[in-house]
Amino acid sequence: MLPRKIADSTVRRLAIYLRFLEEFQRQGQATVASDALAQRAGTTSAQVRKDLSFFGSFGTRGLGYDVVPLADRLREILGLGHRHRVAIIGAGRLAAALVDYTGFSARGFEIVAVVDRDPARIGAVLAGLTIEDVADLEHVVRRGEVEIAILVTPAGPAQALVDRLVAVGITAILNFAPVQLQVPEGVDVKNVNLAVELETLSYALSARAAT
Amino acid sequence: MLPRKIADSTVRRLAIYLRFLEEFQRQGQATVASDALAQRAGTTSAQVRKDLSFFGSFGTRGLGYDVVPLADRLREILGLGHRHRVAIIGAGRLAAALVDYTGFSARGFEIVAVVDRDPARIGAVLAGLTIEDVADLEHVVRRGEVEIAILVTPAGPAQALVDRLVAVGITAILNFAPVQLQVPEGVDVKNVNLAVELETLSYALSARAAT
DNA sequence: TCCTGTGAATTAGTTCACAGCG
DNA sequence: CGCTGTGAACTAATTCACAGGA
Repeated sequence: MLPRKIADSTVRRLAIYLRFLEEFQRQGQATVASDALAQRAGTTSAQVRKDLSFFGSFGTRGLGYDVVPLADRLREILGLGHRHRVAIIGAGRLAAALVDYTGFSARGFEIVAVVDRDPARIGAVLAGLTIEDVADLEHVVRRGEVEIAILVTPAGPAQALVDRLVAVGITAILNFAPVQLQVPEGVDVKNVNLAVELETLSYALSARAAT
Repeated sequence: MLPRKIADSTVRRLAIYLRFLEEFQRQGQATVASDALAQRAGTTSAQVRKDLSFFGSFGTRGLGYDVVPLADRLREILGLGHRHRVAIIGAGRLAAALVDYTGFSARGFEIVAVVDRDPARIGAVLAGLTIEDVADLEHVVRRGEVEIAILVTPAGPAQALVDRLVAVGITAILNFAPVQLQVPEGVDVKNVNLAVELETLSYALSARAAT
């Protein structure tokens, strides 16, 4: 069904294409050419066609792609056919932003639990969810049938928390802590580091200034 | 001074190396081998040496790198020698999280202004900053001598805001809006899309399940 | 004609492997 | 020795270019 090994960059682009396909759909467009999709997504038409070709051929020569079936197929490829249950580990400001980020629920990610270590936070309510004690992490994950964990803690406790998450069966982690997490084969980690993003912009600024 | 064209992936790793060099420094380590740095950063020693080699040779054969001078040099390369003044466009939850994210100020990024369109938010105080009217964007940028803008608005108004930012001289933008921004030559945009990150995890989950 | 699908060519990025210096 | 610095080899990713179907 799914081909051997797909590059991360390809998967990211598929998610982006899907977003614009849904926009085309809302606008009542029935078909779209690789070129139109490429312009929206900031890439080239050849790239779009190549990305899609890894999964089959969905287009009509001379015409383009049917918007609705292609969007359906991309959702299937990306595993968005069912809602994913997500837990947030750490209940700081970033967690608060994530909990009520509408972009997640709109795309099928449902946040079912938030845990923290700080007794001052435990018991408080965040967007309808009561913050629970991280001591009960295993129970919370099992009860919530959580598939994906979002780690928004300081660097210090991150690895120990990941070890517990892995032990209780989590295989997908979005990590905001600035550490390289060690996980066994079969567990996926995506790192997001906002300071690093700003530092690459800082580099770009000074590289330009030096020219 | 700076070499021709450095890959984005290399710049990101330099920022990560710097983080661990600072940790080594705090621990009183005087020197560090490429191998130790590589382990922390989740890469290989050859990659570390290659990344550094683009900018010169800083190491001592048989010994490794002197922690403090290498950290200094990386800060210089990354343009972190002076503090960068940052404005946040959009004052939602994510903006609130960013404003008091200590990781930014710790690395020399100072948030000097927050603007929003919503009259209900304008005038409110966020981590010591009064939220200003986006109508005054140009004035705010000039007054604050802002170098970097962080865009945390919905997709709709994003492009128009970027046009105004570019017109008033901004050349570095961190974009959280799910659109591909059009900017002229000489302006850098880094996109962060949290939904896309989760979707790549969703893909990984279903790709594994299909095996 | 228009636009897809895809091998081939190209370019970019990573890893290897070893000479050379402390 | 131990570990850096770096050309060369390799692998991955992107772009080209065109045959072929609607």
